[in-house]
Amino acid sequence: MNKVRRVTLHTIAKQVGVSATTISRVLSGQAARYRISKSTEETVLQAAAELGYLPDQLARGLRIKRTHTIGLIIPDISNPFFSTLARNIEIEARKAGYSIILSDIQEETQLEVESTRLLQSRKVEGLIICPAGEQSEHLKAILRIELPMVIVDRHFPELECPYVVSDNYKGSFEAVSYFIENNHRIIAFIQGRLHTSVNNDRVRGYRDALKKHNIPFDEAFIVGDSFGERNGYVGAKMLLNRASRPTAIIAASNLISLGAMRAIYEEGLKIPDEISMISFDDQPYSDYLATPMTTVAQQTTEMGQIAFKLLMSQINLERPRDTEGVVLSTELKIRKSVKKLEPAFMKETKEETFIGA
Amino acid sequence: MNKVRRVTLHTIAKQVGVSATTISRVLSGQAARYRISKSTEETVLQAAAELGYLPDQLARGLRIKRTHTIGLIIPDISNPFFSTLARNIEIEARKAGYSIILSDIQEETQLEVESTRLLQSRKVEGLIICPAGEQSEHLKAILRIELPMVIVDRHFPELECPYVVSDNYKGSFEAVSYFIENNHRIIAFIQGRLHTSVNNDRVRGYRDALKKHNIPFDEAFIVGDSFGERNGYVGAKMLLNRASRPTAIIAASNLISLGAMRAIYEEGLKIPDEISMISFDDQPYSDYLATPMTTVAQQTTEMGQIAFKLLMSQINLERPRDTEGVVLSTELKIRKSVKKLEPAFMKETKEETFIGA
DNA sequence: ACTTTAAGCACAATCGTTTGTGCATATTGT
DNA sequence: ACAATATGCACAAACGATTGTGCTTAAAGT
Repeated sequence: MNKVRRVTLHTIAKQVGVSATTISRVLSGQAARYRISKSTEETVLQAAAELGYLPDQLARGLRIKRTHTIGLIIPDISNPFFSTLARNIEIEARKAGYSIILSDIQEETQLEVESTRLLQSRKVEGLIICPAGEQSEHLKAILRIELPMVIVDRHFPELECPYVVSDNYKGSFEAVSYFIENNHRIIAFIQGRLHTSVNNDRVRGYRDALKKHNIPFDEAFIVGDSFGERNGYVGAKMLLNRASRPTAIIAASNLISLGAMRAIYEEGLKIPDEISMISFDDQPYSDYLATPMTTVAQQTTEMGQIAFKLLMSQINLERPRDTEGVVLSTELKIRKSVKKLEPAFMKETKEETFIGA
Repeated sequence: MNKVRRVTLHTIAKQVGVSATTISRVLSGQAARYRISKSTEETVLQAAAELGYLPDQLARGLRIKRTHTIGLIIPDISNPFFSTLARNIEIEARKAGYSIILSDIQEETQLEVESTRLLQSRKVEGLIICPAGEQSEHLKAILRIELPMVIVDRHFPELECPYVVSDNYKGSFEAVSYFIENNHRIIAFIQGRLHTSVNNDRVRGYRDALKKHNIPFDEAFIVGDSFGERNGYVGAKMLLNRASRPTAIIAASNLISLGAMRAIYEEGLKIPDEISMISFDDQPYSDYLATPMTTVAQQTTEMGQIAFKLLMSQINLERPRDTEGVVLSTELKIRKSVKKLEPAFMKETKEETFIGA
């Protein structure tokens, strides 16, 4: 315990010989407004500096009903996507004089629910949430008490709340189209957590791209159920051991593609010679992988900045909740992980010989 | 602003028809101790649940002088090393009922100093700090006010404060020795931020490994001054364009090696054929790089857990500050980025021909 | 029947800041 | 010289929870 000698307004007051009120007013720059004399002001400032006074933000927050604190709820801070997001939110927050209480909910909605309550209890002025699951009851509860909130990365149509997401549909559509342009016809999708908007949109983009090019859709080529590495491994393993092996795989996250790569190499396959790949989430290392990975890059920096700004506008302007969301474009970063195949009829014969073997 | 209808102890008190005191005692499980009747207790519990009461942690903290909050100061949360560290600290903290205020100081000591003050102001019960720079005055100030603190990743000998670090000396020594065992003689080191214990220890390990094998030390083969990617790029560029090009490079961080790889590929070189490499900080993707990277792995998970536990022991036991630190062993994860060269005399001739070219 | 003990709860102070108001004293105006 | 205004600051309440103590009524003891 650090009860050495807490310096409060009264400590200074006693030393200077005025009341705590005066100290408070001087330190908050209200000296002039309350006609504190120049000389008193200087003495107070001096004393405060000498004593190393730091205002008690608990007491302050209790009194003025503002904490300059927001809550940040993240499924997994060790995931580079979320950590760069967090970083940019932090930087914006600092500029605005806000602190962040971080809550890593370990991809569990249960912890998410608990966290929202805890953060309310801690009197955050707002919440930035990257929801882990598909539930949104607890989020509705937050809307009800009119606590400012911004949803990031995912989106709930039933929720009247500002959000920032990537254009996952388009990103996915473009990626799959790129496969098709390179004459791929059997394209598998290792998806992430089901029933999330992120996943829905990406799957929809995938299906629509196939449909647009008249490629029959086969449910069997969508596998997986989480954004984690393990799911990528398992999903790829399954796909690679199918009778009709896909020529291309699109992975719904950076972690999934890492797992998929593990499976692919384990099976003795090469990217892109024997299997092509595209991964969501561009990473610094994407360029340096065994095969530089073609990725669907999201604007993580902007996502963080916008999220914070959307939150601030709710907090400051007391503006009626701006229910429309921001959707950020993605960029297909073409590298070397997609092979240009021979036109279709060639593939068919290859396929035949493989099955016949 | 969410002033919908704040539920306080008094709200419940009024509804139930007892005093706020009673509510407080019931909710904190002290009913029996203060002889609150069973029936009152139940009514209170019921009402609290109905109203969705959440205690105001500001008021609570102000009164009881505990916030169940700690401050976490990190140079760059988007760096995977720090983010996995943060994650494990968060998980431990949650178990213990603590929240974390995150402070990303963007590798700037100035922000670190400000953050320590701000966090004090917010009445955190302790601080876990990964210091950005070599200064430690502000940390001494924290020791002086007896605020519990743990230093992670780096270490200041002059600071009587518990710390958790990796055995950077040994990690570096082993890595360089491994180079030497593979007959490398011209080994360069791209170092990180100067005057930090991390860097000092790693450089020392490098020098001692050379010395042990009677390899002359040449100052010119230590380059760099930061743990960032750019420094890795610049450092590698310089090294690769030297008359006597090193056959091996050890990079002091994951970011440095990423930058170095960029430079190496840009120069049209291959790892490990033309240049061998070892990087500090093992990463999930280390296995999947163009050449799987041999790394010096740190025990990040344990580091986080231990850091939090060291902090808790200070907070709870009021134990006299346990000044000794914990040093965690590193592991050399051997992959494919180091080439076994011909014994020394061969290399010399190669070197000659290169220079003569 | 009268004192003693227990049961069941409320009062009021406190944590450190902030803020509306009010009270002296000093200065100015006439 | 006296009223009016300005100057410089202090008082006290409030934010919401906690806690030592004390008060009232009921039960128990003799």
